[in-house]
Amino acid sequence: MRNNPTIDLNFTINSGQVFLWNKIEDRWFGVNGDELLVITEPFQIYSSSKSARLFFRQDDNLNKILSDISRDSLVGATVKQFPGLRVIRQDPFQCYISFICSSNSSIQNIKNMLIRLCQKFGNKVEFENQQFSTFPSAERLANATTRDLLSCGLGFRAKYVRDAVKAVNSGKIEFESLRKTDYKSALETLKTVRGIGNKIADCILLFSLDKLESFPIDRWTQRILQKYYPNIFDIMHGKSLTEKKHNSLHEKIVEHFGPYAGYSQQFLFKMERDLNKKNWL
DNA sequence: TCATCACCTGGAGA
DNA sequence: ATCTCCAGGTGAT
Repeated sequence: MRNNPTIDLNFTINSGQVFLWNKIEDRWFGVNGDELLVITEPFQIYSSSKSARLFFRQDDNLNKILSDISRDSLVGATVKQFPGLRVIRQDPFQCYISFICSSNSSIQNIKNMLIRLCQKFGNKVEFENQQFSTFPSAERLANATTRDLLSCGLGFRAKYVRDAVKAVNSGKIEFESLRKTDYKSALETLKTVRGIGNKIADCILLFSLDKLESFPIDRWTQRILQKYYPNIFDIMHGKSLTEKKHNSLHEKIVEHFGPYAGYSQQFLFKMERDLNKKNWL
């Protein structure tokens, strides 16, 4: 914990990065891959496994990042509005499957799908006599049939998840090598998996693979860019965001928000969702 | 190359 | 109650 240890769980968990978290009484319980995380106030983190990476990116130089992204005045205001909001570094496989499941769905539905996947295929861990199910590994999900996945409520995403699991088990997708490679090629590699387009790839890269220049562009961020930055990001000539437009838009985004654009996105996204009184978990 | 459209499912609002 | 609409997108025409 290098600087600014303040982490606001309520802001961070309720900012659309994770789906398998619950507040029970005064503690937060969350699933991260095969580990169960329990967080108490004042901030203390318990992990059921020893190998926990720094889940809240405590190794980031937060002062530097926040000061850098605050060059944009709106982002600067949101940094003050949501002190302690963090970008999370979550388990890559869980992140990958979670966001594939997020396609054209709602937070509540996504959460339901993932809970069922955990219950059906995950390991059981016990904490204070309570049972929790962790997120299944790729090896474990290799045995899942399309029928199994449909029974978890995945719908048309079932075939995407099957392909995605195969891609990992065959070595076509290797998270640790993606983590080491540059943003652009990692993005292209992820997009070779059916069911992963720009938005989902960016979420995986930002929330699990340390690509802080990722800036997931969905209906919300599009709305934000149009609403608050109409003359900087003149994206919408036509209706749909084509590949070409997406590329040039992302370039402009990094040019404007800087190398930590992903953090900017997280603050702006949180702001706009709250403004529209959208529910989280 | 670009714009439309269907897609599983379930929760919310009419 | 029953229905319609739509949700943090993507792939196929």
